[in-house]
Amino acid sequence: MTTPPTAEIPAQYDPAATEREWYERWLAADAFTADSARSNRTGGDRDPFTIVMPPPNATAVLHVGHGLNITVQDVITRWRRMSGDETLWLPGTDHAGIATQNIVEKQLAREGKTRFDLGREKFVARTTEFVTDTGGTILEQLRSIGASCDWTRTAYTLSPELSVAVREAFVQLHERGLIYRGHRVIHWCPRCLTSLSDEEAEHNDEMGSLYHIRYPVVGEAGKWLTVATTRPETMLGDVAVAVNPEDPRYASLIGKTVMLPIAQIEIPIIADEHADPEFGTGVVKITPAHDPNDFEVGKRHNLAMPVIMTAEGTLDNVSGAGERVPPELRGVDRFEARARIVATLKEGGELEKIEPHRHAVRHCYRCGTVVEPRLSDQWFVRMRELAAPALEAVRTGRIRILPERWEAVYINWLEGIRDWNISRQLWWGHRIPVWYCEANDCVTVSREDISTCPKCGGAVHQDEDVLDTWFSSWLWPFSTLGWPDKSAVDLKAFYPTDDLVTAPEILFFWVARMVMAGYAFMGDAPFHTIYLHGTVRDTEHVKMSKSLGNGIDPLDVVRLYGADALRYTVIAGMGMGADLVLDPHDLERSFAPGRNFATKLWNIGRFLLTKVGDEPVTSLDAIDDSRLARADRWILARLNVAIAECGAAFGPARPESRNWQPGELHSGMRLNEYAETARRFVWNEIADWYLESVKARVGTLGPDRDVARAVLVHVFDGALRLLHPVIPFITEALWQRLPASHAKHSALLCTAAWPVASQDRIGAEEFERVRECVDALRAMRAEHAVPPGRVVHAVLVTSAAPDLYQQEAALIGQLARATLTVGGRVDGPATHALLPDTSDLVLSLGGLVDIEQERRKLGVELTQLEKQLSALRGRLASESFTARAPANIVEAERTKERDWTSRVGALRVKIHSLGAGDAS
RNA sequence: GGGCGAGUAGCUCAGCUGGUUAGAGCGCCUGCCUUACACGCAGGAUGUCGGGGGUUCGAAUCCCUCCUCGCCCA
Repeated sequence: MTTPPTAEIPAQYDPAATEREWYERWLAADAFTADSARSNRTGGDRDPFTIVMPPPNATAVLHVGHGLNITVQDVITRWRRMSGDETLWLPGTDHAGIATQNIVEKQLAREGKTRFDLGREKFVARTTEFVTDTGGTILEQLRSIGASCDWTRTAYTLSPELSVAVREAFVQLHERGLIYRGHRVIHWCPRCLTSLSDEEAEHNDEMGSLYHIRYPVVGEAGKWLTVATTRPETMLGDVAVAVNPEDPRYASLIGKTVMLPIAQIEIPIIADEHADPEFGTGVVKITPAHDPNDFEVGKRHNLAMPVIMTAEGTLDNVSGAGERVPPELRGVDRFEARARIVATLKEGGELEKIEPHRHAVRHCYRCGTVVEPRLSDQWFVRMRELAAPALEAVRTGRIRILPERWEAVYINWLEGIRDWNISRQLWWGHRIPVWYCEANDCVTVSREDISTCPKCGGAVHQDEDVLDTWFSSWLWPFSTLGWPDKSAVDLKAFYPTDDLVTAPEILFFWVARMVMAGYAFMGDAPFHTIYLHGTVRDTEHVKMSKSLGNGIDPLDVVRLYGADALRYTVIAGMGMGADLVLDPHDLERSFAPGRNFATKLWNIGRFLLTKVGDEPVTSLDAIDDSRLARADRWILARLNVAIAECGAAFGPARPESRNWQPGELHSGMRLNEYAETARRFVWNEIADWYLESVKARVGTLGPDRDVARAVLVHVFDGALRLLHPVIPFITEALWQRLPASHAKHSALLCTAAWPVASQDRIGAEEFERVRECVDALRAMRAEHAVPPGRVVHAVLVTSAAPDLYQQEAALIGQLARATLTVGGRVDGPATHALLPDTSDLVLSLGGLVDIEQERRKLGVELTQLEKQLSALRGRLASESFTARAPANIVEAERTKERDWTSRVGALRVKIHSLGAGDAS
């Protein structure tokens, strides 16, 4: 590859052109394509590292939440790729049953049609067409933020391959007795016209009312039982009232009957634990078809289960209800019916009171409609048995969850797990592979479509329902790798995967279920690390969403500031598990950290590469240590520190042995710390100090220039490698311009090796003396308002390291705009600073010094130091401290005391030298 | 009602298993267009670490309690 002359580096970084160019070149080089043959599980010599992307909805468009999720995965993926793993980041989309069906139904509604007008087949065809048209959009968008996915393996939950997996999973579970058809009360969305799982029916606390209704006791005139209910509209489905068997208030009434108002039906008073004596009046109405708890009571007492509400949520005598719903209430919406029934009761004197009552109301997670409990037939997965290994996995450290606190939530949920309703009364999705024989009630569960009953040969029809979308996505970590074909090479090479990166909201919906499926179908955990990142919120801390209009379009950010700026900002701004707060009304400020750093990096590169020039550069290895300047030793040591700290922030990529051990369980995945460390190294160490210190050396021809050039290239190469995972585009563009003779061992930075720390050079910390001296001089200049252009003269009185300061005097002077003399004395007005090594820095300032002010300043410093020193001495004098504190702590305190004592002495001498005064 | 978590600089957050004078970014103040960068450079200010109590030689860090705010599950 030819190196473009450094003269051609544009002064202004152009993200759009650079990002497009390099993404295309990465793709052209197949840099993101994993090779299963290289995995050490299939005879290769590399550790595989796999992340399966949480599949966004096929119809989704990128929002900032995806941006965050994708960036996290990409940073980890690029880090592992550079670290030498055979890296697979597998992308894909989810067909999203309810969400997608809703969108197409809305389109139809605009045309004045419903899905029933089209019929199932045409509706599915139309939805398929819609998804085919729009389904690639979000994946396309991911490329513009730099996602290094293996696009050759892109998956889709409704593809033919994954459909086979879904069917296989259903049939296997059925064969193992873990799938059954149940008749019970489930959550029903009257708007989506489908049942929902417990997880899909979200509850929110709402202000409601507790209605106290009198049910007259039959045969005892003037006597009644008062039941308290939040949902009076369901009373027409009541088949009993229950009291607690231990409740003395009602013991004598058990076995008698009450008259159900409005319906005018006699129903029994029964005793059941379900009635809570503490709640309301202690009497509870029993409506088995419209309340899950009442359903259980109904089963225990063998009660009838009349259904008095339609699928659409209107009252009617649907089944077993006789004439319970009077004509005037038939077809009336449930909330309207509530109002009418309450009014009727009031008129009839049967309404005792209405109390305000705060309670949780369940809503459909897709459309927000209040969910209706409804008695129906659904397919369920028996979960307890599946949950056991999933619990064990986290308890034993086979799987870790970060941040740690989510472990408790995960365990809590699995311990109380309930069976999973997987039937959805939709048309869009995997149709349930169950056939019913019309003649003989045979039920056949089959991997293949059938047209006649295998048992009796009769005609069959397939179950009308489809499966919950999550029933396909829980197979994602292995269905995407070829399961159920157990000989699939990808499955062998990449399963189990490594990290799962997602938001906590879908811990139950998806993550926990994937763990269960992993054990159920593959016999092993699907991944060893679950990383749950925060949520993107606006400045009011409201979750960003398109519907609320407070979202940020990541593509806007990319257009304005570049993908690198977007990526760096979200990674640097997000602590472990913490939310990311951005201001949708001020993108410039929100993304300033990334944008500023991206620009700075570009300028550092431009300047550094220009200084280095195009001539061949000697490899650092070929340069004898003795030729290195103090600044060289220092920056090389700082590079080692940066490498070590970045490595520690990323943490181990996988557990040392099969299970995570206590020492490593919660380490790593601190992406913000990684980003901050890399930024500090590049900006505060390379740019602020090393580049400044090296300017003169690279400007002067001679052997030292080559040493400086070698070090410059070496540390910048290391810096670019460290930064590449979070800032892939700029780093690649700059890295490509490093001198051609430099040993890169890779054509692309994105596949170049992650840096390894070298042996620290002797005297690496000596440059700190230079920095301390320069800092002190700059501070003194600022304090005395010395004009920036003016060169000052300074004298350093030192016994600590006279040779060092002598040798570095020119550099110090250059960095602080001063001339520095080591040794000697200063007459006339001067200002002093005491360096950490107690060297006395004296700045001669002529008329600029206010002696009084100088004395005051030093006096304040002395007073503060004396206060701290006396506290320190008190501690050291105390027997309880020296005896009980660990020896190393005591020793450290003693050293500190010596340092501070000499510093106090030096300050006193200085103040004294400034003449008499009251500044002690 | 049960469980979990958070409260540290104006804002967003680091500070894990107790041990220097509590940090970063953004913002703010002062001075600089010092020929890589004003999206920058140099300097600077700002915290009774939510309140109270306790354990300890020593607490932002451990314990108790209260207050405020989130999240999850009934």
